[in-house]
Amino acid sequence: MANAASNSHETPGTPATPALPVPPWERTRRAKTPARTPLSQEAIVEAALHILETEGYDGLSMRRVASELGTGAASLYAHVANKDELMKLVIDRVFDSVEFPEPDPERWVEQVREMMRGTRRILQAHPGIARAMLGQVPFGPSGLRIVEGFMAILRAGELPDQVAAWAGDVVSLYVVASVFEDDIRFAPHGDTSREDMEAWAGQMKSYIKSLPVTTFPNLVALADPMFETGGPDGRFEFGLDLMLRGLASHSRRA
Amino acid sequence: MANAASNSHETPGTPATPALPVPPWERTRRAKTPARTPLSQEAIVEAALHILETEGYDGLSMRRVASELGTGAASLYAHVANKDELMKLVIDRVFDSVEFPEPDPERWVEQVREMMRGTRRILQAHPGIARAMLGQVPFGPSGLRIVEGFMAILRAGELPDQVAAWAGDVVSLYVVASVFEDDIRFAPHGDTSREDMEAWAGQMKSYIKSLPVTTFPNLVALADPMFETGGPDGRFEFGLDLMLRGLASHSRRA
DNA sequence: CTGTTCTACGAACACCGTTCTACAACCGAA
DNA sequence: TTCGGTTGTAGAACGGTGTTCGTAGAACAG
Repeated sequence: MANAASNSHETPGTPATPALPVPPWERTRRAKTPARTPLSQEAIVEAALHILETEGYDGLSMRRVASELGTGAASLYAHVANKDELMKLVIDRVFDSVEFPEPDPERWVEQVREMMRGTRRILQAHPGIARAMLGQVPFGPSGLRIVEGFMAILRAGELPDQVAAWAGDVVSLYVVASVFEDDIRFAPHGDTSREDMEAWAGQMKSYIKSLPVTTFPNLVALADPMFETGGPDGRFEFGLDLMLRGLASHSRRA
Repeated sequence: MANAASNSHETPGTPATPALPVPPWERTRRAKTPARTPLSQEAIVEAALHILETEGYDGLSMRRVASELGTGAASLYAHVANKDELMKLVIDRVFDSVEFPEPDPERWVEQVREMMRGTRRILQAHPGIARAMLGQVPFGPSGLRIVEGFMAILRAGELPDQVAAWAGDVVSLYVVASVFEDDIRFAPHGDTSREDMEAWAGQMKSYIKSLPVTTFPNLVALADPMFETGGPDGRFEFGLDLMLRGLASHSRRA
């Protein structure tokens, strides 16, 4: 993941003595422009992704990316139009690692389920990506690859074209929104430790239970299952299952 | 929706002539310290909501709210802890207008559908609210009222408690995310005119169709239904229906 | 060797949320 | 009526943001 800039094209015009130790009288000059990685778009995306992983969505700024690369913010704009475009590139970069299976008509529902689980896991591994992804049509190179794979599975399930087309959009919207919600709910809260989550759920639960029963009978009655997370993935799995049941009812199979 | 500030508690010390027209000789004094609305929390929320409606999510800043009220940003912090709290208040303010029916066990699915449609309409009428709402537990006074009403309907549908509890969360997440996506996709784009939407869909469609058929067979085949909006609400209705079908399959009724 | 062209990047612009601090207006007690 | 004390107001400032401007320098073409 790191160390991706040592080989490949040197700038064509440099004389053939790049490996020599830097002479002492040039030390100061060299030190001024450090590292000598000529600042490519790929390097910028990589740096942005690294910051996103380590410092979260709010930690990512153009200045922060620049400082990671040992330069100033203005320099980035030679390789990237603006922060929005950088985000799109980062998103597509993350999509590289999303995998999907060969469509199997017998198992299409399970295949969709697993694909969505995998997508969720990857989004969770890169906090903040989900936030940037909402409202973006994922039509970068990797995005297209994924949508194609998704559609293949849905069509293997013999869904009508209109259903398959909309389902791709709607189900992935659910996945992204779901991660985003968790993200934003616990990200400012510091680390997303399980304890914090449990504590938060406990607070909410007891608050609901303290409400007047006469005006909020159902709310009070459901306080427990509402914050019974059922493991951290219970709610997500439930919603996914809801959509898959609905989807299955559209299938022309069996 | 407006006109909600005329009655209720005056400041306790004022004399009993508040309804009299302002005498002419006081006009100038009145004009100097403008409007003489002593900057209440309610006024701040109202101003914020107004800005959100007219200038969108990005147009809303503390300074902007303050200038709307003819004051400086610092003054707001006497009535509101920070922007986050202001947002929560605005959200709950919007929730005031969400309506829901008396639960009818025979029609519970349709009731949920209509309630979600109504919620969507209200969120769409206040662009930016959806953006602020994601990741917030809607437990302000109005929020609680709505969740209670929602839960009442779900329980009328004889759903298991765990299902009802999760469904409330998951379905509203879908509604909010759905509005948010439209919002963010077309808000920077200027006005959300139907023409712009159609034009955008047309562009996307022809881009997809221009892809190599051998590597993206399904994508190319589904390009038409993918951007066949089926009216602007087609996709939303489809996703909602997906969840409702899944939900109905959990019901202990019939 | 001389333009010309492209990249780098410090400085600056116009914002943002928030806090500090001085100031004015009110209010109850003397 | 005067005197503290409390409270709401608001200008200035702090430390951030994305982005643009203009200059300095290196690399390439003629």
